[in-house]
Amino acid sequence: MGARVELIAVGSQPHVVDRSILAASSVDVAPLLLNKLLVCADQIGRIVEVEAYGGVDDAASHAHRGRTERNSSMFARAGTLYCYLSHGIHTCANVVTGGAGEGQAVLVRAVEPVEGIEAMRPRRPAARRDVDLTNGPGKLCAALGIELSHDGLDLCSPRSPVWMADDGIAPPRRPQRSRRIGITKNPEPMWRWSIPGNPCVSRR
DNA sequence: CTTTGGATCGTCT
DNA sequence: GACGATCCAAAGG
Repeated sequence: MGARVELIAVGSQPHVVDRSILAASSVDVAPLLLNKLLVCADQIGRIVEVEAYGGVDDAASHAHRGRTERNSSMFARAGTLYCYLSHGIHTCANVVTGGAGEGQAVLVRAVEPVEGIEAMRPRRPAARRDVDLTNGPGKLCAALGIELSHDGLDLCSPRSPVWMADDGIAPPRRPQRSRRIGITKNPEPMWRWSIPGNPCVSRR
């Protein structure tokens, strides 16, 4: 076993994340998703960076202008996967939170490879180092194999092609907190959380 | 190391 | 017709 693999923390037997913890507001849920596992087929990543997006009141949110065909899964029940195409190129993945119809979601901005890293490398040919495989919202979807067609899946079902697991590793007691990255509207709220010192957090 | 601009296309104005 | 919840290669210091 290589040294790289030994650096990856391993928790207890993973179980699916319960939908009830996702039913609160995205700002409350987001930091709780740190250290949860995002599972796509045989690829698994540990969530190390997230951003909260509010409903219609948050000008930075896709839900700000109400429900459309693109963002309709944002308005589904908590635990739904919302995927969208960014800049015509990259797929990004969100966890829907709050109550159905509210349009709240948490954007997964970075994960740390836990399983299937060999399959991730050819999916991310531009990544020169392993830390570059999944250190961005578009990068992690490419590495894990999350695609636009996965939009609307239930993350709270272990039989879903994409789901979310908990292996007993708690969120950090003191997550790093900052403003959200890459937005121009409503940039002030400190709605980005990451695991302090984790090498897979996206870079500024 | 940092900065800059191009890619690329669905969505909404 | 404009604009991204991004990424990357190239150029410059």
